[in-house]
Amino acid sequence: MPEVSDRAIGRLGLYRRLLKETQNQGKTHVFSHELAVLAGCTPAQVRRDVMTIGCSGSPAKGYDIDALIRSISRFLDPEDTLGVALVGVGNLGRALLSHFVGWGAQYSIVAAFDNDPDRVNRVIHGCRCYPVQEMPRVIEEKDIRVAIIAVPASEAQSITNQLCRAGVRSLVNFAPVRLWVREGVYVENVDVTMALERVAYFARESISERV
Amino acid sequence: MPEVSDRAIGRLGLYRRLLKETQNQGKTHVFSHELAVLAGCTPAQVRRDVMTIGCSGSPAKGYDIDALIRSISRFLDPEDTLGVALVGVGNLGRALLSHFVGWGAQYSIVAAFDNDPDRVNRVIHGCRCYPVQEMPRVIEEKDIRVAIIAVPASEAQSITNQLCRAGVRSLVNFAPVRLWVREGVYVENVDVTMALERVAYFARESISERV
DNA sequence: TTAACGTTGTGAATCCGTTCACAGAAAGTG
DNA sequence: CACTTTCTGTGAACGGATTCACAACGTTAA
Repeated sequence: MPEVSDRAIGRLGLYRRLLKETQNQGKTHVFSHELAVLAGCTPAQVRRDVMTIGCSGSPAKGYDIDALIRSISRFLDPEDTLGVALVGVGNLGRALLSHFVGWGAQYSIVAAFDNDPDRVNRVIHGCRCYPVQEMPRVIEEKDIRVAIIAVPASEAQSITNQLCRAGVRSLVNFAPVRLWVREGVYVENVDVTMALERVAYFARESISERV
Repeated sequence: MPEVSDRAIGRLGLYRRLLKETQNQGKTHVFSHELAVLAGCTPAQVRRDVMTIGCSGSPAKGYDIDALIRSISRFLDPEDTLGVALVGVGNLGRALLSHFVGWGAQYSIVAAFDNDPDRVNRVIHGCRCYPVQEMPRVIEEKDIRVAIIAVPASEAQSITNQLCRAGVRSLVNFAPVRLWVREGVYVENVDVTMALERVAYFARESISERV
């Protein structure tokens, strides 16, 4: 099992999405430079990434799309289906639910949590919403390892603590705060506020595209 | 004007938010190591970032919070108010609107665009929603430089082209695709799908926290 | 006044992701 | 079959962000 950076993990997922799209257009092979323009990176980067997951192509035809998708999936996807919990069913939470509904069997949001009486015990976008106090029980019962935090900043740390205690291994955090987690828990911060501040800064006259 | 990386820009915004919070707790000074734990980075990182914007502290008391906030604001914020457009008023778009409503005078979403007749010409979370075809006119009239793209992936590129043509300088892109923009336009991709894939990968047994 | 302490400011070292550059290989061509 | 072309695979070079490490300094205490 090679050691791969989180940046590379992200790109591999992107490649897979782009490859599926390309496949739908009837193509069976791609060259690194073709995938590179789709992904917005360099051909060398593509080749390096593909190499690290132990997949190889032919100098004449490029990479076999089907084989590459299978390699990426074998590398990225967990063996069994991965249950995901969503905490916070406000505007953002509902948007995420609708975004991930029918996302395929590999990952799916199998439980939502909130405290608002109007939301609790209802089914929203096909997902049952439980009260937060039942979180430990439900997470254990459904063997949930991943959680998405979409609660206000003020509640995020407390929710995180409960999630970690219940055995969650990694988190996507949408609250604009940095969470404290014990060693071994992976946190991916999606900070919309930061994104806007950055974009505002670079709106002045600036250059170039970034991930 | 020092040249600062986009990573540093993001951190500076984060520092500012954390500093305001700290200030509300009655403190007037912070040490680099205090801010570092709040921001989830190292003290050296904090000192370096603060240095690059030309602000200094005292070895005995640390940094004066008020002065630091003012320095960061002077560095990050545009001189005049910055108008932001939101394109796509679906679930995600509405979540973003409610997130940024009353965000302060510095940045604010001054126009929303959509094609759905149920949304067009209505005021949603205090923001007027225009039909997409009026985008060029409204963007020019309101001198909008920044846009948030919250439309389906299939429409994102076409919207981007129209925005760039209308003079938008930088974008936050929520659609799970890479956008092509002409040199000089800054794109910040917020790829929720990628975030989830990454988190799913690191749920296996992995280590450490990342931005 | 002097010494001890803990922090800032910053040149230098480090680390890690990215890119370069080229050998090796497969297909096409005459 | 030899020769050209164009790509892959990859060790090495590169670059830039991060961290180290320490001199300089303000404060406090004796």
